[in-house]
Amino acid sequence: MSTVVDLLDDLKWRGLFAQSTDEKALRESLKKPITLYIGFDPTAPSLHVGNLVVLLALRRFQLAGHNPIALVGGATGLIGDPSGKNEERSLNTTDVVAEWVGRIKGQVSKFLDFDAPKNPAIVANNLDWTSPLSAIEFLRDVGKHFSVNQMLAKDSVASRLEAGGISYTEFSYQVLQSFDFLELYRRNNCTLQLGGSDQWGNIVGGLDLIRRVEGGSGHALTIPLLAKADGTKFGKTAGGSIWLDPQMTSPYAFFQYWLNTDDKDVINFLKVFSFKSREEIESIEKLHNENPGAREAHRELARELTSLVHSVEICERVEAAARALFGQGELNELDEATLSSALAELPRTTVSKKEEIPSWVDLLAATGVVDSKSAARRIVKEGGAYLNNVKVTAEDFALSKSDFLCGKYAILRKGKRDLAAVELI
RNA sequence: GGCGGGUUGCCCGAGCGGCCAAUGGGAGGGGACUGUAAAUCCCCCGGCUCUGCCUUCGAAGGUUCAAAUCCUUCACCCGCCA
Repeated sequence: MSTVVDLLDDLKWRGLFAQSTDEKALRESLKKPITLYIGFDPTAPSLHVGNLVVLLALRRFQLAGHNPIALVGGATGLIGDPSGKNEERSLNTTDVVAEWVGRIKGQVSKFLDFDAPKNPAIVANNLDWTSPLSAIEFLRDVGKHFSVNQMLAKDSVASRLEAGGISYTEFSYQVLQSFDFLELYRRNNCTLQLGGSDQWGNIVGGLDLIRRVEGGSGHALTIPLLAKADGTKFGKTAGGSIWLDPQMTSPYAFFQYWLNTDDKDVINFLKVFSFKSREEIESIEKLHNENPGAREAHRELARELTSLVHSVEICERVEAAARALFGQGELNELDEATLSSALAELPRTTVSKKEEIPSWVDLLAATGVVDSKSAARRIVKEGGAYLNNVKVTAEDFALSKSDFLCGKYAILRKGKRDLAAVELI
């Protein structure tokens, strides 16, 4: 916020610039506020951290004074984008997609400012302009402008033809996305589309359509797919994707995900996800390089994102929980209030005082820290199961009432950092 | 339309009547070392009422004491010829 930084230069520095149409012309057009959009197809009930890369880029544009449109693909989500996919996708029902559209609209809204006096954000749904269109109108008014030769040449299609085929439905996807750009151009004078680098073909298709139909021009800007130092896919863990929805990925797990970032990636991630200035990030980088073990950079990353995606209050809560549970202190020194609020962030199971306490292995499985009882036995045998930070290797171990801290809670741990709670009620 | 090849556990890929829950690699998990990191080394990796039992090798039937392995039909993929 301190000095005025050129938006494109900043994006480049952050590694958020893959490719654009005529960069000089784009740079020139960005001198005045423009309208730009990004599309999100509802392929799941929630966005995940991968989507955050482009969503936050849109936010960067708004902060720089431009007019952002978040497009939720109520129509395109019914079709399926072949980009980056080597297999035909199965279609979701209209009900399901409609519900996902609603949820994603809500999520997207948290990252944009709808009350900005000069450049308020807009959320749009492409179903609004595609559903009134008849098949005949679509083919005559839109389809006529597309050359099948060019469509076939697109990477997304060509690779699929190579890999075994593509349905007419997915083949048509690019036409729909191009039409979206045209409609937003007409309705909102939207002249720039942002997207992941796999969207290049689809975006440029829209520009072609705008030129043919309206004689207008616009720009495309793509963002590299985020790569991790070890080559694995960003945003995935053993348990699956890291979602923005707190029901699907708890804020605690969300915070932990960022905190556990590979040292080699953490500065890069700060650049991509954080709204800190270049100066701030560079000074964090210095700290990090001097003493990576302190994990200051990790903490900054986890804090900023958890606060942004969930809230400052929630972030403070989960951080406090992590501090209590991973701290140097003894667990049985924690007072009940601290313990109870820390454990509230963990996966948990309850045991009635009236019933017999389930076996050690059963409890591990019941909390979900392990997938099955077999897995629980294995973990116990391998010395990876801990009760209140104490390793328990006896398979037939049985908890007694005295194992419950403050008479109420037992903390189960698998490995170094997978925690769960058992509450005695 | 004809002929041939394929479909195996999360992924890739061996197996081609019993010794197969199924070789190997990757991913994943645990331990040691550290920093709730990485690299490295060791171990594990279908489920359960766990010295045994149950369910898995595209789907459904069949042959056999016994099938992932043989036969039949179906579905999908990949080649070659029309």
